[in-house]
Amino acid sequence: MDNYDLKNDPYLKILRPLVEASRAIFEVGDRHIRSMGLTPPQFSVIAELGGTEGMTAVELASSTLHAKASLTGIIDRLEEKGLVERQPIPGDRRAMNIRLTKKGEAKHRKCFPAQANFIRPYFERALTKKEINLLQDMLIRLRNSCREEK
Amino acid sequence: MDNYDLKNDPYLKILRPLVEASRAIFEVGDRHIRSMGLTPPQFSVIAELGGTEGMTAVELASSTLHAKASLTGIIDRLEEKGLVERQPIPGDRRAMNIRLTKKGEAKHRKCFPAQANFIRPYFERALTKKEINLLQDMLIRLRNSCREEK
DNA sequence: TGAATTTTGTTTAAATTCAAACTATATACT
DNA sequence: AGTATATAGTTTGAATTTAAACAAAATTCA
Repeated sequence: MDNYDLKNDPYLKILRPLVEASRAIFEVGDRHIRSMGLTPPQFSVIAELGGTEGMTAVELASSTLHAKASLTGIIDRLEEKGLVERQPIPGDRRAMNIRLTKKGEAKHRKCFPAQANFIRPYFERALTKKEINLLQDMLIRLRNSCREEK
Repeated sequence: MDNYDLKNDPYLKILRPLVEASRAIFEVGDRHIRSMGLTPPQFSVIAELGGTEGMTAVELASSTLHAKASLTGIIDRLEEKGLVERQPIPGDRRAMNIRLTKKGEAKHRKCFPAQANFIRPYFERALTKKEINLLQDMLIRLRNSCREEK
């Protein structure tokens, strides 16, 4: 089985479309985000914090899918821009509540819908709603498979 | 339409599963790659070069989906490890032919099948072959939609 | 031929990612 | 109480990513 053509393995061939689709979407979307003066990770933090009272770095890490070590720097830069603030949490002197400032909320109100509206057409013209659901279902199964024991 | 719940937009909801599925696969796969002494980008370069006579950085960039600016450093490090070499191309003094060394070929023969075999089960148990084809079709349409004019 | 344009690969600088180690604080357990 | 363990966030260092600028060489075209 040593010479089995791995590059044409029916299962592995899905890797490239998966990467290319993600890349393509984010290439288009990220350019739009940068044109609004944010980096993509900064945008995702603002998107998650919008409409909340804030959350800890650990919570933010799991909702934005960034490592908590990365968040330190991302939040630093958002803080420098005055979009986010770190507040002490009464009762736990380790944790911080990270939340949008007034300015950050304004940024969110402006940029989040803009980004969503910018991206949506790319999906709408590629897939029907029914297909979106199917796609979602398959992707979630794939994700779960990777998270389970081997 | 200002208060339309963007976070629940049926089209945009696909973004997270897409990212999570990619992440989950690469989280599992990347750990395995690192355990073989390569970084993920280094692995992808070796995977592409395997079985070829080499190619230019531009070709390698498009097949590995790395920016050519990134490739400079990735190839530098693979060269330091003795896995890859840069050869001048007769007839074009700008371009370089980047190819595996003997040692690089050995690395490829060992690591590429190992990685493929490691990853495959995660796909096999999540999706049927028919579903894989469906998934692939939808992902390609999504990719193409993002590459077309708006 | 010769100027304008394109292409190849490198360099730069800022931001991010990842893993690992580390500090401070909390919690659990004896 | 006192020790062991777990958690929150930061720091570190190496590698990568991105956009932008760049030098050298090739190509186009007037």
